[in-house]
Amino acid sequence: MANIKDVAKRANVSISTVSRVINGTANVRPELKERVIKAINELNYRSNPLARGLKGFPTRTLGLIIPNIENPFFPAMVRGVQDVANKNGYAIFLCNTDEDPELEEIQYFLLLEKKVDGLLLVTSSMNVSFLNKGYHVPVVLLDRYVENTDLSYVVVDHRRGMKLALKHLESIERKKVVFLGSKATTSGAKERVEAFMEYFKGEADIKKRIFFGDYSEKSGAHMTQKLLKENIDFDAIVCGNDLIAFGAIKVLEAHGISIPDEVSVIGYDDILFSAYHSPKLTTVHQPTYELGEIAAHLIIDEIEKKKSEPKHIRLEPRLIVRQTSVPRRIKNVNS
Amino acid sequence: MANIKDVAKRANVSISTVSRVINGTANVRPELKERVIKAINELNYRSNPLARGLKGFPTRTLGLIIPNIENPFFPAMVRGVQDVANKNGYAIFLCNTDEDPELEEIQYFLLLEKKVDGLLLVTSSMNVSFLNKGYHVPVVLLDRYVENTDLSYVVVDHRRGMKLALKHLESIERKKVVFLGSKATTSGAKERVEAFMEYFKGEADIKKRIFFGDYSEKSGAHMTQKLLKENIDFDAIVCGNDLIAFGAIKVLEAHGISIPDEVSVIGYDDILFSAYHSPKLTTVHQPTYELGEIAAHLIIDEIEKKKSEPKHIRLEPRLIVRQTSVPRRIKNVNS
DNA sequence: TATTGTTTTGAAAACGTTTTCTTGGAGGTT
DNA sequence: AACCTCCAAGAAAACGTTTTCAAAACAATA
Repeated sequence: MANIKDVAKRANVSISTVSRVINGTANVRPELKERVIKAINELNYRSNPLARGLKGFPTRTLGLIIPNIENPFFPAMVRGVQDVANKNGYAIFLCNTDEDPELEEIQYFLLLEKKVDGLLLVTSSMNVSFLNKGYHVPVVLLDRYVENTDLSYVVVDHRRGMKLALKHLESIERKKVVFLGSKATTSGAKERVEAFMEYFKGEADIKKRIFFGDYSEKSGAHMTQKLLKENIDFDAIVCGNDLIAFGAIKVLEAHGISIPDEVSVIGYDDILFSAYHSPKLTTVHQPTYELGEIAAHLIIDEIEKKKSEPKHIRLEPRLIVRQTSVPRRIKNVNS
Repeated sequence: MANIKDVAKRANVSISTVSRVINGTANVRPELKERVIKAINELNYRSNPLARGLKGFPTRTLGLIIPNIENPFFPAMVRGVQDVANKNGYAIFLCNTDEDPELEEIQYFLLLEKKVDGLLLVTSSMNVSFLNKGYHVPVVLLDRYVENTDLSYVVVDHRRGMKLALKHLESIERKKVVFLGSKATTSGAKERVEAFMEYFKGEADIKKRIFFGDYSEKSGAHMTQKLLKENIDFDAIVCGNDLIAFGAIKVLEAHGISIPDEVSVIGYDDILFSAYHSPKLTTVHQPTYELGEIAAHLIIDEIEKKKSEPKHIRLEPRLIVRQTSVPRRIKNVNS
């Protein structure tokens, strides 16, 4: 690969001159300029960004770490990030952690090594202390926050989201609700469980009506099987996300349990496919795209304006009622 | 940020010694070694990968360029890539092009600049000549190939996939088939259209029964509206992918056209949600995960063994019959 | 003890840039 | 003609590493 020296030699100028032409950082005689440009083209020269980066130049790239690319919630969010990033001349590099905090830390350092100008993190752990090791780079948390941080973040108010779902169930007279969620290892999951428990505070068997898995339809199916085996009396399921709901509905139907007549099901996220699902899924809508947009704005501001007071933004979810939740009509399954 | 010099000073050794300790490239007296390690920890030192990269070291990272992260087909493929990459100690950086060849080129150079060891490319153009500009790095094409290339690629035989779908339609006596696909700007799209035209070679109005959009459910809906407006006589739709099918079904249903009784619909890809869709979608299954796996193996081999003869791998699709395709029962829509 | 061989260490070159510093010359002013 | 100013261009330093090379310390052998 040709380097700047080769170009200089071919154009019969010094490397400084070549550099100046490339970066337009100073005047150079038109004649020389032309010679340099010609040489660059002939040699197919591209400046080595590592050498350049060594000098501490910004790279106009952003890192984005997400837990699971296979959950459509995240691609929708990525879209929001990417749209404003591109509009501002930033490219983004996406990393996937599989909800593994260890992998998360590795990806973080990897992105750091690639000299991204800033980093957006959907964390899978509640402890992001690794952010203080290594080089310093602006970081904004996305979708999930951690306690006592001076990082900016933008999240959704999941206590409110859960309450919306439960109130709706109450309004259609579903009283025996179970929760199928993910282990409370993130702020979002924690908020949802806590809001659920808060809502049914008085009831004795509440803990038995909570199941933990992960955010996949596989896990949803698995939890539902467990639920059915345990002979619990229920007439509604509220899920930690839509994929869990998909899995739950599949198993319920396989057992001949009719939805929504016997059991109402409510999802969470409102991914695109929830509206196409059979039956169409009642769910708590999150402003996913907006989440990404705002986060991208925050990080870019922080990079360019060097703003330092952290901003904490909390967006509002809303309930979307579709086919999987209706008033009770017949007796519930196990009574 | 501390650099190697700081560490050397604090440990009271030369920078060479520090480097040797870090990389384990030579013996150093245990006592010194300990001092160095202590200094590193105290200063929270991490070696600057740019400076290191300048020396031409491998980074054990792979770039993966995909057209559209919002189409679940790609995340499923990414999973395949990532699983074998991680198993081999490689991390991957994902870039999204929105099917824009220009953006694709930009992302390519960006990844090059980040010094990835190799690159997996799902190209959106049929001309990847930009790969010859700039630094040389091993590249493997994925899901879509280009003509006359000495690059390795792994793709699916879409002529066969399309034929599978059309034969099935023939077997259930659907004779008036329309095709809703994407502009033939990629090998995959091209193969599908061509196979469709080949199949109905004799028929005069064949060109009128082909519609072009992009690979989204929005576009599927749009094409279907156009189709309905044009008063074309049809009893089956075969789609370029599942998302298009989703959009088509939505519009069909909105017009009171019953699926599959009046119109059979066949998708392509078999994304996860096709099995959950209402109604469950008949579709051509692609070995998506495998696609990613194989491509990852190819690129890693190329990087590590420096193999040079390009490999061209073509996987077989298969038909999955679900609810959206059944034998004809009633008269078709517009006759 | 002198000689050789081996191991550990430091100095310095190299990677490919950008940038500061210096120089040489052109142009203008007295 | 002498001086100053200004500008273009090259030389060299700097960025943070790795690595080659040379020196030094030590052990082993004769």
